[in-house]
Amino acid sequence: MGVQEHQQHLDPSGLDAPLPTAFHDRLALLLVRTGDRIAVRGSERLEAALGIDGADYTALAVISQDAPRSQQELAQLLCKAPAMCVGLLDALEASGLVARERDPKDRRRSIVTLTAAGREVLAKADAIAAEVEAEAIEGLTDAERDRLLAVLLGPARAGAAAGA
Amino acid sequence: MGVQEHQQHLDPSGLDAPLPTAFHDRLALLLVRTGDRIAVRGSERLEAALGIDGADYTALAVISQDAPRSQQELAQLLCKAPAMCVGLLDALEASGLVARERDPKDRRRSIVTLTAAGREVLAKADAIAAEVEAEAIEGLTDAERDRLLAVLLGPARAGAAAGA
DNA sequence: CCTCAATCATTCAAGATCTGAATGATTTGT
DNA sequence: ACAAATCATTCAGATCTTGAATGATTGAGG
Repeated sequence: MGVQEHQQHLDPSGLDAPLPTAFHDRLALLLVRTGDRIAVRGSERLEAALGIDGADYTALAVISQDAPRSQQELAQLLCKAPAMCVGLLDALEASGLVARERDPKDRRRSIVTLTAAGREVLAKADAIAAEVEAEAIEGLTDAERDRLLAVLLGPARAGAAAGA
Repeated sequence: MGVQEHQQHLDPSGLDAPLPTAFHDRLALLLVRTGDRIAVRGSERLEAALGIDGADYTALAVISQDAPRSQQELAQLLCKAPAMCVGLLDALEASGLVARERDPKDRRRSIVTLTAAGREVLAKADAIAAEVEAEAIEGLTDAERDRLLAVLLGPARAGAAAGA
């Protein structure tokens, strides 16, 4: 899961540490910590239950739903350097969760697709992610959750959502 | 600013990449990406304006407001290994933003405090963080923002907030 | 056709980052 | 006093990322 640079690393052992009071009126810091907590907790549980981590899960979800037409496009969606996707996909392919096939229209590109096993793992991973999400935003009503989702998707997406 | 382990890395160049549609109904992934984006964008701007990064800013805020009584306590609040705080504080001390002094009550510990310059930088950094935050949650009303803050602070904190 | 530039996946080496154990100083409990 | 625990710090090994280089393939132009 990661964006690009720079994530800060949460200490796995420190995940249950008390939140600094400095975060009480600094939403930016709180959002960063929340994202990290979800990433760490999610990776732990995904690893234990399915043998994949958060980055793998993100890749599976994007491959399934965005159907990128090249690894470069996938890399962009994942906010990763193309070189980083190679190892990620090698592992997922070795596990039988994804398949790489050359694009017949442009043999430089490889099109990555989910296998049946990949779809199964994704479905189970989604359930785990939903649990972790629920813990992170415990107390939010369904309507509030949907509102948050729309806002975080950004103005462009908000418009699209309104239209849909 | 990182947590510890496991952050995923956002590609700095990919920050403005389109959000995968796979995130449209996966709030956990969206929250992770949002946190990473705030961390990356925040670090960029803090670096340019003040010469510090997100981790430095987080440390300054925590030192200022939580007044940790040892570097170990600071490390816990930052979700970092104690060893990681050494270099972080060395740099902040060299920049004249923080001061380390031995605790007279327990000379094993060093108490870290903000210098006058540190307080100034923190104030400016807070302004930058507020800008980045505003961009991330653009469209949220003030009431909604406060609600989000309370929820992310967790049930324990929510109770405290209600009491206050 | 044939060449040149661009694009793609991949590899590799260099650099940055993190973790974990080891060290020396200091405190606490017995 | 002594032993065990705690603290800041250092260091080396492991991990992870980046950036340039490579070989294959495509598209454009002449």
